[in-house]
Amino acid sequence: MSENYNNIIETLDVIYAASGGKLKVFLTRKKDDPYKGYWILPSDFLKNDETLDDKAMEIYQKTTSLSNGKISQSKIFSDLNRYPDRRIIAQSYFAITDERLVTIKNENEESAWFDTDELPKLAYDHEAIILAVTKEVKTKIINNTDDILLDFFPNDFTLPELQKFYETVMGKKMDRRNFYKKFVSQDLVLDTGVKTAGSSGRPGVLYRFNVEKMRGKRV
Amino acid sequence: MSENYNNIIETLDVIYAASGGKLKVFLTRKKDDPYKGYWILPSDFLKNDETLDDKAMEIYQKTTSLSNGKISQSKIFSDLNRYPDRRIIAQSYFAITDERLVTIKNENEESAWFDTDELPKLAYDHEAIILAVTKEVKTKIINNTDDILLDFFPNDFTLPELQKFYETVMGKKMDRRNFYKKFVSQDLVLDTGVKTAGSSGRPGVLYRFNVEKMRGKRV
DNA sequence: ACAAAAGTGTTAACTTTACACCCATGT
DNA sequence: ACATGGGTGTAAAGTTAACACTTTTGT
Repeated sequence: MSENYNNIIETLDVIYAASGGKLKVFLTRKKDDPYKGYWILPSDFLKNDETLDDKAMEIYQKTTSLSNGKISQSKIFSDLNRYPDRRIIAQSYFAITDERLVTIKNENEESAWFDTDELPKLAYDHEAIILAVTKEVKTKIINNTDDILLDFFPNDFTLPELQKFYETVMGKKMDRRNFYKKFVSQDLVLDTGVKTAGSSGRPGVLYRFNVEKMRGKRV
Repeated sequence: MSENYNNIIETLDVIYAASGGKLKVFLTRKKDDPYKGYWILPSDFLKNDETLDDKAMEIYQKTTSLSNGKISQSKIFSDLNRYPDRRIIAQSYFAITDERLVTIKNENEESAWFDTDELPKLAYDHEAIILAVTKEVKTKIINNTDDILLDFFPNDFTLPELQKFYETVMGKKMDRRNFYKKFVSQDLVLDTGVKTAGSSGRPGVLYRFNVEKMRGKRV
């Protein structure tokens, strides 16, 4: 096959977390030109003896220092002018984790979580990539496709926190009493008995998802 | 960049139609070895100056002889042993059309619609590809993501036909009266006044989707 | 007449929506 | 005491679920 058919592919990971009711994404800061100081998604080029899924998992593990996690394919970007020299195809993946599990190591590189509604200056077309992947992830959240809510909230949370997250994702306010009723009366959440403390105002009750009831549940 | 980073990519189209309450897929028969006589998805290799979306649309138009249509990215397949010689990455797309609009031309190649529940012998990993893409499409149907139902039923249909389609996709039977009520009482469908004829049994009423009401509607 | 497929109504359970005041903590 | 944020009830409307018989056509 002629060399016209040789394509360069990079794999990109968009790593999400639900934190403080926000949908956040993990980015690192580019250390050298071009786009020095701009933020980028963790990525790597694909060799022709590697699978994309393996590569995406490798990037995820390297970025988060977590050994386990689920990654899912998202969109592919093949515009001819993504990069200046020659076309490089980007295959995006998304992963979901708990912000508290990721230790940010500032040795060689700077990295941080950003609210998806307040992204910093991003290199290349990474902003467009994040927007596209985020749109897809939001659709999955709204339909709870693949039980994605359990990935976002594997541990304890307060109902106000969950509600803020929903409001962020759906882009609209909801009534607190109705929100509580929906989750509590349908037994979708379990009361852990623990209360939050430290912040101003009345403490909240910590819940956790009732995995049995949530699995396959369209919320 | 070393030649280890040269990847071959093929674009595959999984073309769907809702017909007689079934979810069908369009396949062509392979004319030469290997896998002579087996069925395959329409596909083509990607040159490094072509975008995947353009290539997928080109395949769609060539296959269906339709000039317009919507194609959507689905999964990517990058297993190292998809093909015997070297790894070829497959990017799948799906398209939805009306079976009646596609004229099957039997000049050079044989092609046909197949029920996704009764697939013929397929070449390479095309069966696995169809299964994976179909799973994704079914999830979209159940949630009406991207108003996919309007793509499947752009024209008239009977409620029994729509119900059979749902039953196929969800894998369970539904109550006819409740099904009617859901669509009629919520004004999701409009009575065209026309009745079907020709088949045995009582004629059905032809409906069409109320596009305004269906847009964004989670059914 | 019979077979095949489509049409139709009612009730109970459940879910959603709309709406406003009180409670527990930190300062 | 007051500011902050969390917790809670009720009634009406809408949706879903469970249930069987009748109607229209073709043969």
